Amino acid sequence: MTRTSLKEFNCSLAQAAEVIGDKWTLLILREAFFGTTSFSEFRKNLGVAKTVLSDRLQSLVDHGVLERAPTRPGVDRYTYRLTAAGRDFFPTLITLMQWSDKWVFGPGSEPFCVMDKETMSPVQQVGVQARDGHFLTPRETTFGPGPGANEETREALVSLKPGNRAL
Amino acid sequence: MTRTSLKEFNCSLAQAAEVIGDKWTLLILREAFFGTTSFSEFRKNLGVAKTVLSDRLQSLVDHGVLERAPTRPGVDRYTYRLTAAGRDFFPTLITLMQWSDKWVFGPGSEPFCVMDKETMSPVQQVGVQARDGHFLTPRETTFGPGPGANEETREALVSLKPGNRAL
DNA sequence: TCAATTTGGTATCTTTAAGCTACCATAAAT
DNA sequence: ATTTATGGTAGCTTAAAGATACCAAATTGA
Repeated sequence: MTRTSLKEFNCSLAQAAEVIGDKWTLLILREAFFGTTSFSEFRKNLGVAKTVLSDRLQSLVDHGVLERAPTRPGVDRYTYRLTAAGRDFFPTLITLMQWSDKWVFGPGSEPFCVMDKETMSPVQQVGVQARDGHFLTPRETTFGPGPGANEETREALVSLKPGNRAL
Repeated sequence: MTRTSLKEFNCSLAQAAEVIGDKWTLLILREAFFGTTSFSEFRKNLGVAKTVLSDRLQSLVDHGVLERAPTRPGVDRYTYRLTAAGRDFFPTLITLMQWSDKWVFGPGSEPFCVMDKETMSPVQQVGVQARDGHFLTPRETTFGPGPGANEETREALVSLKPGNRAL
C-alpha cells in the first residue's frame, strides 16, 4: 500500500509532478524566487511546519532544484539557493500565477505584478507558441511520440485518435 | 491541526497550488487534455485508486476546471470535460513537460512531442516575455504589488529589496 | 561576559489523507 | 439470462501532515 510513485511513468508531466506536485513545494519555490535562502526565513514567510519544510527542502535539493551550502565555511548555517534547473521553473510559476490572476482573483484584483526590470512594464501573458510565434490553443495542437517514447507511450498515443480530443 | 489551507493567502501561486498542487490532479489534467472524459478511462490510463480519482475529479469540478455532465440524459454515466478555465492550464502543463524534457529526460529522450497541428512542427519553448517579445530570465524581472495586494503582501514586498534577490 | 535568543534542525506523537479491497446498483453486451 | 462494464461508496490500513518538545551551536544584547 505504499504511496504510488510516478518515477516509472514515461511521461514528462509525471516527472515534473514528482518534483513539484505538492502545495508546500510550490510555495517554497516561490519564496526561493523572491530571494529567500535560509530555513528560518522560509518558515517565517510560509508558516509551514519545520518537519515538512525540512522534508521538502531536502527533496528539492535531491531533485537538483535547490542547492544547500554552508552560509560561511565551517559553520552549520545553511543557504538554499536555486540551481539552473530551479531557475528554469520560472515560466511554470509565472504561468500558474497568471492562471489564478485570471480565474481566482480576476482582472483588477491581482495581488502581485511581475515586471520587466528594465522598463517596469508587466510581463506578457505566457502561452504556447508555434514556430512562427503565434499563440496556440490546445485544439490547435496535437501530440506525438518523442525520441524517448517507449512502447507503452506509443500505444497510449495511437488510442487517442484525432477525433478523440475532447477539447 | 487541520491541514493548512492556502485559500486565505493573498498570493496567486498559493491559489493555483490549492487547485492543482497535487500529483494525481496534474495527471488527471493531462489525461483531460489527451481527451479522456470518463471515470473508467481515467482509471485505466492512470492506475489511480477509485477513491482518490473520485475525490480529485470532484475537487476539479468544484474549482471550475472540469464540468461533469450526464453522458446521455437520464442515465448515470458521466462525462468530465475541461471548462475554459481548465483549458487555460494548457501553458502550465506544457511548461512543466518542457522542464522535465530538459532536466529529467534530457534532449533526445523526450517521451512526448507537442506539435502545431497545422504544420506538425514542435511548439516553441515556453518562456516569460517582455512587452517587446524578448524572453526574460528571473534576474531580469522584479515584483511589485498588484491592484489586489493587501497590507500583508505590500509589507512582504518592501522587505525584498533589490539586492535581496538571490537569483 | 554571561544570559537570552536565533538558527537549523531531529524525535515523538496525533490527526488526517492515501490508497487498497470489497461491495453495489444500473446498463450494456453476449 | 448471465456476464461484464460503469461509476461509484464504505471500511480498513498505512503513510504523510503538522504540532510540540527538545537540542547544540552561534549570535545578539545588557
